[in-house]
Amino acid sequence: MVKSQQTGDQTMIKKINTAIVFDSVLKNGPLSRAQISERSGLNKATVSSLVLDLIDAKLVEEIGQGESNGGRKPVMLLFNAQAGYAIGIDLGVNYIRGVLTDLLGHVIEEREWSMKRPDLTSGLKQLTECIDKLIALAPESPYGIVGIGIGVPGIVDDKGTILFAPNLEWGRVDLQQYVEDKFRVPVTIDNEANAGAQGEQKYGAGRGIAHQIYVSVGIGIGTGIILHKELYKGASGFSGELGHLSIEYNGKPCRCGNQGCWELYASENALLEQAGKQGLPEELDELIASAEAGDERTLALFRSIGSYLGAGIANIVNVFNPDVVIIGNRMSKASRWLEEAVQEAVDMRTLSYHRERMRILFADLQDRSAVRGAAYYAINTFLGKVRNVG
Amino acid sequence: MVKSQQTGDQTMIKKINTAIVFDSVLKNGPLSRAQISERSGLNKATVSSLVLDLIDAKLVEEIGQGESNGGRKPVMLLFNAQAGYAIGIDLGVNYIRGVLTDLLGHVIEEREWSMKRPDLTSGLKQLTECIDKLIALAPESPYGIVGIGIGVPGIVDDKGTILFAPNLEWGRVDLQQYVEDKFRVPVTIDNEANAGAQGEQKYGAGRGIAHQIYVSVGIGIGTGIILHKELYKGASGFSGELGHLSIEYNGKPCRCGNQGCWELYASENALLEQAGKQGLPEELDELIASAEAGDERTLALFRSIGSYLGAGIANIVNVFNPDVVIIGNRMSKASRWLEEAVQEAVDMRTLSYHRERMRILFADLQDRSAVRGAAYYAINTFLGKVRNVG
DNA sequence: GAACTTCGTTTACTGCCTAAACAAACTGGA
DNA sequence: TCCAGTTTGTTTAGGCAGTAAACGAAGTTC
Repeated sequence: MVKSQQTGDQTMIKKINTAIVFDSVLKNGPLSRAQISERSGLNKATVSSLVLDLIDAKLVEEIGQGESNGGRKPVMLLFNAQAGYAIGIDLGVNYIRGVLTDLLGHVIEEREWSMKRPDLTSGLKQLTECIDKLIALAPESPYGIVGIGIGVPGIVDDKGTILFAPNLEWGRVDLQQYVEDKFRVPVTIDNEANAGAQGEQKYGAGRGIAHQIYVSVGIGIGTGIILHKELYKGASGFSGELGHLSIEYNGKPCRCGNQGCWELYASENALLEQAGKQGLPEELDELIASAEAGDERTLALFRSIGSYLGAGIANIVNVFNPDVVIIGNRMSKASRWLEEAVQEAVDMRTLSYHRERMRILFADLQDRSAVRGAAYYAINTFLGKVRNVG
Repeated sequence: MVKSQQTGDQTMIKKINTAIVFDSVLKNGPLSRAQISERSGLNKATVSSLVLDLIDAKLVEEIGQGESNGGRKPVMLLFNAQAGYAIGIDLGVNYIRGVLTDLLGHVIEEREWSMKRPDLTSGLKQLTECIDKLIALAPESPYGIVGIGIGVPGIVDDKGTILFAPNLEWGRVDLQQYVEDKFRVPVTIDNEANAGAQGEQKYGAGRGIAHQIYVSVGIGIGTGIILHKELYKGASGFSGELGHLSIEYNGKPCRCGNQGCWELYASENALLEQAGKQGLPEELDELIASAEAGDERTLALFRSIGSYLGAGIANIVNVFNPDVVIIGNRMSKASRWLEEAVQEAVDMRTLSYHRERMRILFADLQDRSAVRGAAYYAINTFLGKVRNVG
């Protein structure tokens, strides 16, 4: 019979304590064995022994002596961020962006390609070519490429299969399996908004914040929900369809079946559609230029979209009571002209209890939230495994 | 320096394994030591030793021999549900309902009192009197009254302070501290909807289901969100104000500051208000009687409210992608006339991916969801402590 | 340069789990 | 009725991880 649960034994203790030591070094920079012992409560002897294992595994390095505190100089330990490299991909509708990062998520190389023919076969071909190019750029290292993370514009299930990608016009694709077969490393596939949420959580505006909602405002509206510092996925593995939260009971019909969906009023598409009706340019960059020039009609349009954006965000705030809401993706470029209207709508529409703590931010990483988040998936998978082997 | 985290040592192993053994017995009814060993993967010797501790602590009992499987007869072990008793209170606007339960949550005694003068001082006085009466009903037991759980109609922070209880017209009350000082046992205070969600999760329609949303439809609409089998509370400890999710961008103004709040269209209040406008009786029970008699106008009114209820639920489904949505509290009495319209609205307004798994249910425990849930808080606090002392 | 600190390792020991042996209790077939 | 085979639960010997305390090495301070 298979063990029905994880029981406590010596191996488990060692894993737990190894993880504690490892995470200390990872998060709190150069530390001596003595400092780790004091911080963690573990005995000095224990720390020494575990550190030895981590050094053997090339995950931690001695980087020389530190300052003395009135006695023998400590030997400082640092996480070896170059023990391996991760690849992050943001698969857009008409572009592929890729990064090569070290194990701390620092970008080593970044590339962007335009997507020539976005049909399935040539799309996949181009994707693997791009990954090949990034792999070729990786320096020599003990663990090599530790994994690949990919953010895609569509709904992905928990096995890494794209179920539905309306703007790519791809059908059901088991992308994780496909890429794993090609490259023989762990692959994580997730929705672009979830990847973006992770990116901002780890490297951007959401660092250190427990409850964060990332709103990706592009062609549609996608969302990544982080609760207790972890990505929340619903029962079937794909929640966060907040773009289809209805804000008008008898509103415009949406292709999803609902009426009055938020993304029909507050996305880039909605903006451009309104612009068209009013005889304004139907291009985001041109509208931004026009706003910059002070055109009153453009400014009013941005304010109106901002109000709708704020109305949806207010709903999100009343539901999740998050610490921050981060607005990302293409629309974050127009933050200057949206900010005020968004804030005003949120202030008006949320309960005062929520408002006190909550802040609205725009993405720190701009259009790189998703690639960075995708790379983080790969790093996290690797480090999770390491912690359980250590 | 205080230990910054839980490190792994022998004590921890023992706690973990004791919890495994204890939970096995708790959840899987009478079990022999041999069966526990096989299920858990723990060695027979280990199980024997841990069971001894649990028997010494009066938490587990030997209930005699079981059926032989061709060898020595096993000694069956059972959780001692009478090792202590818990008290659950549902503090309503004009009533106090209380239960005394054993440690499995079985109701031993149940009482209901009408709330005579709901001002703060006499309200608290009556509350303590009611608790006193329930305590007097508890049989002799090793642990006595292990705790008190109270569900209240208002917003409660994580320290058990009522911040805002509009219908009680109480101000800020540190209820947890007050009751703990009186009775010297652990006290848990939570919102009525959260308590109801817990009640249905443990003893009602949501048993064994990971992601459950409980919608308490009464004077207003409150919600309790259970994700991964645990109550989700947002950043500040009070989320779930889904009653104030807006479903109309330019809808009726709400006292919360927002416009078009769901509870303005789908609560009992909304029902009665509409009934009044149409010259129908302004009492839920009378409307139900009228619906039972087949009155077409009443049926249409229920259908209309059901549609609004469904529209809000559809939003919830698109956001959380839960396994079930449970409609509880007073409006669940009218389930027969709401059900169809709710289901229809949800079917129309949700993404097909979500719809496949998701079911809409009405509360199993009817108006007892909250008391039962409140009692569960007390039980859970006690068992949590037990598991860590083992 | 002597006394005091601090760092990290070595040594002796404790506690918990495990495998294996074992005694007790039961079944079933000859 | 008796004995071989099974199952249960305890006892015994051993391994492994963490701890405390002692210790040597390396610094600092006056």
